[in-house]
Amino acid sequence: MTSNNDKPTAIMKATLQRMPLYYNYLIDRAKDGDIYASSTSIAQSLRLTPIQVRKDLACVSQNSGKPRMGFEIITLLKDIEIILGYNNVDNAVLVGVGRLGRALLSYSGFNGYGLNIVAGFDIDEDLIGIKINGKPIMPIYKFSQLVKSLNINIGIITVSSGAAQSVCNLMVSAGIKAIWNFAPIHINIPNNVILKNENLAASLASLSKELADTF
Amino acid sequence: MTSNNDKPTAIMKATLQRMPLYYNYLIDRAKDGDIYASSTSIAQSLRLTPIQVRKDLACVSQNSGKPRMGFEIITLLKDIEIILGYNNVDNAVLVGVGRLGRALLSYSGFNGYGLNIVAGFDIDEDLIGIKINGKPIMPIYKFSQLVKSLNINIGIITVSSGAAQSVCNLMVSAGIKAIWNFAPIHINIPNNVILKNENLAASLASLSKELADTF
DNA sequence: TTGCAATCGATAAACAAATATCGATATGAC
DNA sequence: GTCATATCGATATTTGTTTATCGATTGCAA
Repeated sequence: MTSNNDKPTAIMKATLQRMPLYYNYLIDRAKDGDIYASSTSIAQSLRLTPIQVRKDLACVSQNSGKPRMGFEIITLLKDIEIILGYNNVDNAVLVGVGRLGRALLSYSGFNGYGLNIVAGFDIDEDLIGIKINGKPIMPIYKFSQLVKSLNINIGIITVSSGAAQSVCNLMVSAGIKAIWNFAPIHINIPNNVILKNENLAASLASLSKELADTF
Repeated sequence: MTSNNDKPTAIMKATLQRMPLYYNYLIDRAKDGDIYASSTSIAQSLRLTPIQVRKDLACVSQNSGKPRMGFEIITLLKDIEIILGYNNVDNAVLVGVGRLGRALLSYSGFNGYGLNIVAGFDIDEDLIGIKINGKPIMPIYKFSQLVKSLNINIGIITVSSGAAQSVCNLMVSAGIKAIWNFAPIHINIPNNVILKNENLAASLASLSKELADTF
């Protein structure tokens, strides 16, 4: 322990996955003007159990909750932001300026998490030179140059499945260290690169399946 | 057990979450012309352990693998499709035809999973009457009518955060039973509705945090 | 034909995560 | 001031998940 009130650095994976749910709920409560939120009320709204919520929040909260009152919302939000890295600042680039690519470039919500997609890249010459949400669309051959000059570590793949692996290879060779991949195919990456697959169709399919299994 | 070789219906949640990874990898291998895939090769490519892979596949595979050879890819893919519900057919509607809404309406990849977004809804009168990827954009006041007439169970929320809860309420009152929510806020739903939150900014933030924690 | 190696499946053990219990604390009602 | 209630945190227990072990099977090389 490097500090008297530091929490262990290793938080349970399942707990970490629930943090965004707590975060959004607490933002909601703060907007309602509430000062405290109890594990009972949080659990009720998020369909969890108070025991679960208390355990999770104990992992991330630097302060104790108050018996009978609950946790101080503002303080807890700050603790969660630290755990989730929302105060870190990071830039990313995106390859594949189709509909999804444009949606992501246009989305201003990333800023609230300290993230900024600075440019998009595409092979379609008709797109080169335009700006989407103030972000320039550049040709693929300038990818490495920009990534290196701005020291960007995160790449987003929004090309079609057939092109995803080669885009990944381009990103890796340019020095990208973390890839957010939307193409629903398996991508090979070297060991020193982090890959997060985001398969929207599989997400919807899992909801459909859950619906089928429930009703 | 209703059948001699049925698997238990309850598959571990973690195993289920890894299924799309196996699925995409096996599709890749099938395209390469491979007949068998061993747990060792799958593990290597997906950064898992052979033990883990064998355990996972044992949960879903109706047939045994062959010692020294591995699992038969085509058969395994079929088993995984059943588990993931990829052969089921379902329709969905979407509310909020902004950039993200349009991206989802345009995406043809849903069809490969038996899913079809049949229409989009928006309050912007300039959008009413146009078609995106062959899907009509309709006014909000027609939402209930269409959902009920087509007996649609799945609704997708792609409106901004300020409007998400009321769109959710509209969906619930129209009889929607499962909601895929992209707005990064807490949404209240009744007990008989399934909610899947998809927070793209939080996803990117988690990748950024993982990158920061790694390097 | 034989032996070795690569893999499988079954089962046990270890670890991670969730739940339960209980004592403590603080607040609010009376 | 007292008591009841609602909640917290610590700790123990249970359940879920992962990993390890080992015997069996199969294919391939010699």
